[in-house]
Amino acid sequence: MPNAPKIPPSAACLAVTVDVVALTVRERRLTALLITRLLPPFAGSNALPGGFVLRGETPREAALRELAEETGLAPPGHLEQLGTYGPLDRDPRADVLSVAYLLLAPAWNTPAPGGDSEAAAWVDVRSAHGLAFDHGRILADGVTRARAKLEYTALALAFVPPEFTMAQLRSVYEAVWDTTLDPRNFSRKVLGSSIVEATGKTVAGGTGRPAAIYRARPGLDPARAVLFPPILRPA
Amino acid sequence: MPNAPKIPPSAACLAVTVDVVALTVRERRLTALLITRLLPPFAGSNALPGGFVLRGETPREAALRELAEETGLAPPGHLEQLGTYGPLDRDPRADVLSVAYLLLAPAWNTPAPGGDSEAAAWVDVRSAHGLAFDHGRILADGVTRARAKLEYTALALAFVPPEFTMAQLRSVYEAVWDTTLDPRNFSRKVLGSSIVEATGKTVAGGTGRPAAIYRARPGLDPARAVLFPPILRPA
DNA sequence: GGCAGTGTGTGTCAAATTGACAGTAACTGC
DNA sequence: GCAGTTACTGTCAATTTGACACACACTGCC
Repeated sequence: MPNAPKIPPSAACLAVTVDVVALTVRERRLTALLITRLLPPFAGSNALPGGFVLRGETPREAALRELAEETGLAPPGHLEQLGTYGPLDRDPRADVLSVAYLLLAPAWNTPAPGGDSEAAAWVDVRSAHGLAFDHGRILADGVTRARAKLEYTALALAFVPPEFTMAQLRSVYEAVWDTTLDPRNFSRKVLGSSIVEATGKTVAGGTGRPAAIYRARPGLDPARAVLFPPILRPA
Repeated sequence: MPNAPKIPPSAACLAVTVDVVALTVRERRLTALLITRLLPPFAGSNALPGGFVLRGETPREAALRELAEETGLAPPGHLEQLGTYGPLDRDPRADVLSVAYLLLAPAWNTPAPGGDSEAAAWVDVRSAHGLAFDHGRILADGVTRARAKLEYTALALAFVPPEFTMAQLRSVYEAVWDTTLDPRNFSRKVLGSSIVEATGKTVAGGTGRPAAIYRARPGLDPARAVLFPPILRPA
């Protein structure tokens, strides 16, 4: 211990958890990764993946570790902090502070079903009810954040694989905003904002004319790239 | 203690602080409230107001309490969470998790100078350097957040008193974005977005034609009201 | 092979919005 | 009265938006 001043004795000493709102677009629906709790409290309820922050660990590291534990994979996509909740009246065991994270990722392998750990599954955000703790509110906050960020950043790119078609990118907006967009105007807008570039390739095998394949501009960080002018949701 | 499961023993137990980025527009400059630390660590350095979260307290309550202690006033304006920092490598005393808050408020009474507590003063954000801990980064994050939120929400209203002139509201945008805006186009845009209404009163005594006085639309929450179409910063 | 079906890439066009600025109104101070 | 200053009104071209018509390129089915 250092020589100088210590932490004041009236300061709280809190257990800290992380909770992750992991969002993906699957089959044109915005879905969240939920686990079913095996242990109390809230055994049997659905909940956000997450767990306690261990000693010597940052909340971000804990979020990545818990995601890897519960899905068996290092998660792809974009991870950002969503907010901090608690510590009062949210966990019956004790006062627990929870740092929530938001993961936006391309549809990735369905989490290993069952096993001896807690089962994780993708659930349409519109049918996610009755979550444990205050996870319903956290999930709602995450969805709200994602909806807003699509407008003025290039974060939609975090939802698609490195190479994608205009229709894939458009389906991200349509799923997250739960709306429909005109394909031709959408294309004009995206191509005009210089966040993507054509690869020259086209998809084969689908119905209709083969779609051109695009990729994000090299060196572009989807989280920081500002979309100007923004793509605004219809009123 | 309840009967069922406890917190796992490997979980960290962390001291939690709050730090507040309090922003105000004073004399057409965006300024932040900073204190000068009297005690180590970082004695003599400038820092954000804040302190430890006490037992039985939420971080938000702690932020309001610390602001009241350090300025002698219940702060006006809008308080929102900014993010959570740490707990590693930021406080030499121990691992400390810090929840940062962002306060956007009308220019309010200069904090009581000196006294026996730590002196607080408003400092132009552009000349705030060498802050204690990681407060420089937190302040920068707060300013970035404020800049972005002015575009698509009515949060500029949090910076002005309940009744204000168009020039006052415009000076908020100009100070936060560090730019100049055309008064006539600004007026057209704000009046067209139905977030303010005329009081019918005008200011007296100034130079030039008296300005009309406006107020926020009744029942409008500046933090939630979406500005549509947004007021975008000039490129 | 021809033809419907489907989704993709052009282009067009009116309506709305933006950015820039002329001109007028209303006050203060001399 | 007049200059100086700031606030409000209106105009106008350039840009952007939202909504389509239409041509293109493939699949699947006769």
